[in-house]
Amino acid sequence: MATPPTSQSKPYHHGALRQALLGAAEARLAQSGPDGLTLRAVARDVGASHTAPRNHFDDLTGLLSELAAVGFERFADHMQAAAAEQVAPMARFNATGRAYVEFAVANPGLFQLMFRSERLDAGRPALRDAMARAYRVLQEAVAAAHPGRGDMSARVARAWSLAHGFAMLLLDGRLDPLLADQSGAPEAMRLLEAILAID
Amino acid sequence: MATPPTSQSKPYHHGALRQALLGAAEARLAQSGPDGLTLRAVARDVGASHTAPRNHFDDLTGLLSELAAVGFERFADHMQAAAAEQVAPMARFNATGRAYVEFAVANPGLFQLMFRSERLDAGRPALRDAMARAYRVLQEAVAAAHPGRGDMSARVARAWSLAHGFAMLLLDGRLDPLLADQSGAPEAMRLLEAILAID
DNA sequence: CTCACATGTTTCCATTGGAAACATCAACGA
DNA sequence: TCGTTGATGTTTCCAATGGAAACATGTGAG
Repeated sequence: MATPPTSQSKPYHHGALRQALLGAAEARLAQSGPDGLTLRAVARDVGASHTAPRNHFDDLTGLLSELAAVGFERFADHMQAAAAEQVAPMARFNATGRAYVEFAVANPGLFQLMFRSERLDAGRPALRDAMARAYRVLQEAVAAAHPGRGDMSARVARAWSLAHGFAMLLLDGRLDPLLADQSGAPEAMRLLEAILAID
Repeated sequence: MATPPTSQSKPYHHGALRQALLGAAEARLAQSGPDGLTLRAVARDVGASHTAPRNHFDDLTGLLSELAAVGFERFADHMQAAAAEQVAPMARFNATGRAYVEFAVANPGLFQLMFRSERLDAGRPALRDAMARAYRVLQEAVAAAHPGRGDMSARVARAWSLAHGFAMLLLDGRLDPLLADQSGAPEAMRLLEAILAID
């Protein structure tokens, strides 16, 4: 009764389950939001049993953390690339802030996951490193724009808070009343420009 | 076999289940975080069956939304009270911002729930009204501090983003590296003061 | 070769949110 | 006074989830 290995029989081992799971997880996150991201659903999408992820990530927390790590790497990349297009320190600073918000708008589910610490394990090396890198990108943008003067911690905290708060409120739809309801990202980025123009 | 109504037999009807449930929900939220807040757990805490909440709130979403509404009312109260202690418009503006963060620090679970829109139903009248009131308090603080000049939407968005981002990053522990790890709220508020002092 | 180990699967369990049917009680009208 | 009606609760059932444990299948190193 043993099934002969026909061409259509799936191999017992997937071969690249880890990557497949991360990919499926991100797809689900993008399509169904942070709550549609289920261990079982992701496993199903890949055609694996729901306990298979355990071998690669320990936990649901583990899977989410690794996914968040990927997110932070891309996040850092995006900000770095945006900054690299500018030469003047202040322009680089603003470009970094814009990139912060752009990333959040382009990857809402992923971004929210990245900042939902209760579902993540910040102890995971991949996540820890990726977060540290993203933070460093931010910090450097601030330091370059305001060399030496004043409380640097406060300047970093301020810039970060502004970008982060704007992104969070935007994703949560809280800024909708402020965005002449033409809806969409262009309006949001215009509001951000107006914010940056103050002072 | 019918249990005679002894003095220790619980009455079939609770009498104030709705309030009891909201109270228990908030207690759980405060103690176990947003994930410990379970429909069944809350019902258990109150000594009711797990379907009892359905009569007062429809859903888990309903319960969370009503709780968030309570949160927004208190949030508005707190900011309003803080502003009322000041006379100068700019002082009122800053006091409102401080109150924003203070509330978040004092009620982390509740605050996070209030801004987790995917678990809330913003269509609920109580929530809708409470959110609108809190928003109005913010808006007035901004308008009073910067009468007439400039893009008012941008000023509101900026002040809100700054306060909200700071609060969120703080609750998520993201600012810990910036807070000389003497830990705790006082340090955080000092960082906020430093932010407000810039420019 | 063969055997240890990584990678997967099956099976089981407790917990959760919700639906449906039923129980209790209080208030109002004939 | 007495029903009956609707609000408030309970019991029972169900599907989905995350996880534990035991087992299956390959693969590569000695």
